[in-house]
Amino acid sequence: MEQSFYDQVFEVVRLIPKGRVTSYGAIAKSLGAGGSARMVGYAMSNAPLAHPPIPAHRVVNSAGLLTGKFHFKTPDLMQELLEKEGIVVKGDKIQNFKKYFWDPLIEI
DNA sequence: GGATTGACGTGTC
DNA sequence: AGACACGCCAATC
Repeated sequence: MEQSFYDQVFEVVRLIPKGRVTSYGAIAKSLGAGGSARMVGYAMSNAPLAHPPIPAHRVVNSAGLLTGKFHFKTPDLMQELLEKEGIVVKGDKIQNFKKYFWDPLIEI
């Protein structure tokens, strides 16, 4: 089976603890992809196609902005899920992003 | 197999 | 502070 970056990305995203978030770049780095942060986001396009559900709402860009919220079923869903996990989101942006940040490089 | 595409990142104007 | 530009790199057309 060709485990493309997509599968690797999915795997990492699924490892994100509840109430935590991470950035595309961090995931890419943990995969050894380095600057291919775009690939991570690109992979997430296939997230809804993945068999196990992927908590894509826990993945945001380096600024803590919910850039991919429009790719969800509904744009508000992402923020709702995050707030439900205790994360404060204001203006499509995560507050105390640094505090909620989960680094796969460290945790894995 | 070249061109296009992206849920990004960092830097510059 | 906000807008714009370029770079990265793999998958898809």
